[in-house]
Amino acid sequence: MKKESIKKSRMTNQRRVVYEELKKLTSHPTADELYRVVKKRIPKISLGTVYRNLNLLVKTGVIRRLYFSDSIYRFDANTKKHHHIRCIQCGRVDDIFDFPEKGLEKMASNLTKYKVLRYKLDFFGVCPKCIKSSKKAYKLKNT
Amino acid sequence: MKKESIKKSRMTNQRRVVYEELKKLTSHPTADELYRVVKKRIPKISLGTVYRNLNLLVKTGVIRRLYFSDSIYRFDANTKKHHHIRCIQCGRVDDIFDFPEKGLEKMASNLTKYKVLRYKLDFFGVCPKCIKSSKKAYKLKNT
DNA sequence: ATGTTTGCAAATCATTTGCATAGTT
DNA sequence: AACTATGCAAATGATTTGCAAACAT
Repeated sequence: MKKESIKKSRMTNQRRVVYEELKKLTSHPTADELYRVVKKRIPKISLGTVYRNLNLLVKTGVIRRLYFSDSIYRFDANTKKHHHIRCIQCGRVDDIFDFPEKGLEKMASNLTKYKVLRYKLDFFGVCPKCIKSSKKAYKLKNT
Repeated sequence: MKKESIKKSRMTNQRRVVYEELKKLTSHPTADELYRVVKKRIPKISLGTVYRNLNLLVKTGVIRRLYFSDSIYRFDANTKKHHHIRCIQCGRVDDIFDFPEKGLEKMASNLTKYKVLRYKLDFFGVCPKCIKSSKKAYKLKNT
């Protein structure tokens, strides 16, 4: 594999707006959802550009990329350590902040020969809205 | 959405072999990896059939479907409660059994308005082999 | 006999990429 | 000027699906 030359990224309007709009959203949008929002400010932006900028922002650690069982990436501009909970009925994703750290990595270290670096903890349940309406519109396939 | 009629599934040779071979593997194979193995016993089986059977086995709870950041599904015939750890260098996935239960669901319940049903806990690190060889062949894109 | 499953190939869907042009530094 | 980023469309890769034939019950 060839070593890549160092690239210095430039601040374009598209990049700025992609990031700004993602920061405004707490809904953990997919690339396409964000694309629709950004399009309102930059009508001729392309979906490819949104993807490229999201990937660059992920690579530089400015945003996070999430994934759940439907294998569609979601993005989160909040880089503060937190977990997520997903509604198994409507698919929405919410944040869980201040989850008490319980030394999970250390526990895992005791159970494997891996060098444990990090973990991902996602919860699944039913959101308040779906508890009330017991709607089944978006029924997820599985975990 | 129309209510589906009840289907009674039949035990075909393809279905049996897909399940048997998955049970033999502890490597959490992808559909395609399992397909290659099953093909040795049933040379003319199609990849579509492997997918259909895996999905049916998941739906009936006989096997589990795993997913990590590369958005390729992996399958696990072990339905005993356990977690996973993935090597960020070579991509292999290992099991973590007997992880001490710490009432994670209860903790999450205190922090959201969701009805919390379950969680998914994955670890990431470097496997013993990669620690030694410090190989970078399969470098994963990110978490 | 009836309805499910298969193999095949085409379709789908999210994401990536090649290329010529536009934009940033 | 020297490169990076964009828009567009085509390519990719995993997974799903339509259909007629094969198979299980």
